[in-house]
Formats: sequence, structure tokens, C-alpha cells
Amino acid sequence: MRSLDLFQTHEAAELELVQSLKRRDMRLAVGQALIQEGQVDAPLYTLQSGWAFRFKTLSDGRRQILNFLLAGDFIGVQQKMGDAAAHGVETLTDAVFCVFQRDSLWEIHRRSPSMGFNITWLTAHEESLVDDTLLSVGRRSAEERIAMLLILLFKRAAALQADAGAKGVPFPLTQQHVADALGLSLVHTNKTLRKLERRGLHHIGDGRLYMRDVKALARLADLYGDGRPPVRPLV
Amino acid sequence: MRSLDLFQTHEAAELELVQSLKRRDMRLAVGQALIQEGQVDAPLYTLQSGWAFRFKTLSDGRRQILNFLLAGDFIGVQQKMGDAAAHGVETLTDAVFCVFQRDSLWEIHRRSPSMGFNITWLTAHEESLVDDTLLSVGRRSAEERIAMLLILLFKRAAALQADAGAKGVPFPLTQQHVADALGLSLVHTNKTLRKLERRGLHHIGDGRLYMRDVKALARLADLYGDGRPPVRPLV
DNA sequence: CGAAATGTTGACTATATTCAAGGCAAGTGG
DNA sequence: CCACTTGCCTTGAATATAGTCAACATTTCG
Repeated sequence: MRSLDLFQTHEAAELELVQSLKRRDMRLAVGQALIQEGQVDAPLYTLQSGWAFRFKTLSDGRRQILNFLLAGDFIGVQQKMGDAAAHGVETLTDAVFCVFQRDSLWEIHRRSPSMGFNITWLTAHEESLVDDTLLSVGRRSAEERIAMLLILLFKRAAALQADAGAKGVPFPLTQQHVADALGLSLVHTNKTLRKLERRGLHHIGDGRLYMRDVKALARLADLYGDGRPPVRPLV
Repeated sequence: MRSLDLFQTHEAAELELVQSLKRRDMRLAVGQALIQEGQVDAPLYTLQSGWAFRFKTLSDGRRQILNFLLAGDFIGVQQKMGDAAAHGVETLTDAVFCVFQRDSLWEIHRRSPSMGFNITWLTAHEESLVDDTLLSVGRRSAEERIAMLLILLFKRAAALQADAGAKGVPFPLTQQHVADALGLSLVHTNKTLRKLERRGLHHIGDGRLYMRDVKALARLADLYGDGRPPVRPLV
């Protein structure tokens, strides 16, 4: 995984440090909770393979997905020691996580400023993903939101595999997940998704997403730039 | 400012480091841009006094406010060196900023792991504010969103002054800002605000916000906990 | 004092939600 | 192997929340 173009190469000392802090691997099946909302002293994790998502819920059950987690994402920086988790994390596929003790966060900063810096960067980067979503949910129409989501997820997933163009990328979300990520109702999500698909902009089937007209989607989403995800550190 | 309960006390060495990296003070009047959307290599800032906000816009002018910045907030971690700013920052009042060179971020990590750790924490904390807003915008009704915003801003502003209960707190936002922060239209924001005010939940006047019935607002917003903002580092 | 920005309100419209019903595919247990 | 359940997708109809348009009041500021 470290060999992918998406990830920086790190120095031996950095890798050793991270290895030494790693507690164990953890495997979860689809639809399992990694962190419960409100859980105290949850450990830190790196997602090694599979998909997951962070979310919050209101007391009557309304749910908002905050962002999707793919291989390489670092999980749990938000809570201070002793804090309750402000959001839950749940898997979208079978997934493998790398588990760290809560105080590893401090150990990493103390023993490797460069890795500490990387963690700051990863955190800031995740925030900017949430910023993007907030712009979508606050100011884009349903069509635009969906176009945006498809493009962003496609780009992120494509960066983790070789030939996304032909084979598409994995798409383990149900329409309910899409709805909860975009602040839409399930029904409206379905109708909008179908509309875009009928227009030939994309296709979803067999758990995979195929982009049929990225340009049109990008125009819809008012999205510029090549949008290739930036090269990033991997803890 | 450092003497406020809201802020941690830092060691002399840490403060010295920060002082040595500080370039200068910068004063801006109301409604001025601190960072333009798309600006490259913007410096880092700490907001010393006054209010500001981060935002993004779509090409047709629709604007989403990502969060509000109050004294003590650290600005600009999101962009990597050489990157374009993904969001703009603009003042809501006259404001004073403390300016740092872009590479201070790395210097802080290198020379003081504990301050590096603090920056990670501040970044993660800001993300969790955006998370909260995303939940509001995605899943709360207009009334609920406004209740939420009023409570959160009140608590943050109250933590920076002595007796918020009687005097209220400064409230420099126009209704357009409220609308842009919550993903609502200006007109609907106005009507909802008036409705809550007529019900006696709050009062806004002369640029100040007075809470008349925090309990009712908290119930509306489905918000638990004492919600006192956590003690935080100050860079 | 006049211009510009902000706040307020009513009427109309539209986007998105809710309700309801049915289809399809996969999994389960008899 | 087949009935039955369950989860997910799909669609139409009725409804509601929020947006748009328009006009006017009020405040701020040069």
C-alpha cells in the first residue's frame, strides 16, 4: 500500500516509530461500528483496507454522514484524551484497521516532529473535505450535490487502484448513505440519481461506480481543477 | 488574553518560540478580506481580537460560511505550502491578527513537539465545529439550525468575557451571514429569527445577542451537555 | 441629506419531503 | 427446493418547508 503514488515515502525512523506504537490489527465486517457516538477513550486507527464513514445523529435518529474513509485515512484525532467521541464510525465494507493507543498521538509528536507535522496535515486535509461537503449541503441543489459526491469519491477511490477508467471503482454505499451524506431524503436521492444516470452521466451497478461523462458532472458540480487528490502522508 | 480561563497556560519556552516566529501584527477593518479564495501561499494567523469567518463560494456567487473565528483561533493550517487557499477569510468586526510565515508551522513542530501537538489539537477542534455545522445544515430544520447557531456562538463569545448573562455578547453578524452559515435564504432566515424572537427565546439588538431562554433553544437544537467550550491552547 | 446596506413582510413558487405501494435479489428456515 | 423475510431500489401522489420576487421600512454612513 505504501508503494502507491498517492502516498509519500517516509524515512525508516518514522516507519519504525509508527510500527512500534501499533498495537494490533483489527478486522470488521460490513456495517459494524468501529467507534460508537459518545464512546470514551476510543483508540486511534488507520484504515488499511475497505471503506468506512464518520457520522453524527440527532436523538430522533436523523443521521448526517460527515465523510467517507478510505485506505490510508487516520481516525480519531478529534477527541482529546478522556473525551467522548463526538461522532461514530462504521464500516461500509469488510475492513482492516491498524490500532494505536490513544496517547500515541502525543508520542508521535514527541518522538518524530515530522510525523507530528504529517498528522496535523492529515487532520487539516480531512477538515477541508468536510468543508467541501458543507458547501455542497448548504448551497448546492440535489443534482449538484450528487454530481459532486460521485466525482470526489471516484477520484479518491481511483487513486487507490490502477485503471479506474474502464473497470470503475468500488461503490459500497447504499442510497441511504448517499442521502445521509448529502442531507437529502432517501426518495429524492433515488430520483436524482436515476435522473443523472438516465442522462448518461454515470452508472452504478454491482457495487461499482462507472463515470460516463465526468465533464458534465464537473460542470454540474461547479468543480474546477484536475482534482487529483494530493500526495499524502501515511501513518 | 492568555489569562482567560478559556486558555491553557503554556511554558515559557513555548511562548518564546511562538514570539520568535511572529512576524508582525495586522489590523483590518470590518468587512475586509484576510485571505482571498484561491490565494497562494497565504501566511498563518492567530486572531487576537475581533471576529471573522471562513467561507467558500460557488462560481455563481452562492456562498457558504464554514465557521466563525473568534479571538484565539488559528488560521490557515489547511493549505500546504505552495497551495492555493481553498477558502476565504473575511472580518466581521475590526480585528487584529498575529502574522506568521507559512513555514512556521513546520518550525513549531520541529522545535516544540508540545506546541506541535497543540496545533494538531486546534485543527481537530476546528474540524469538529465544522462537523457540528454540517449536521445542522444537513439534518436540522431552519428553526433548529438557528437555535443551534445562537447557542454555539453565545457560548464561544461568553467564554471570552466576564458576565455574558446580563450584558449579552457581541453579535456582529448580519442576517445574510446567518443565512450563509446555515444554508438558508436571507428571507427565510429573517422570518425564522423573528419567530424565535417573538417566542421569547432570544433577542438581538444593537449588535449584541441576549439569550432569553437557553433551555428552550437547546431543546429545539437537540443539544446536550453543558457545552462549555473546552480549555484550549493558544498559539 | 441622500445613498446604500440591512431588516421586515406578504404572495407565489419550487424543490425536496413524506407517504404509500410495489419490485427485485439475497438470505433463511422449514 | 420453496415459501417467507429482509434490505434495497423505484415510482407516483400529496404535502411542506424553504426559496424567490417584490415592496417597503429602518438604520448606517459618507
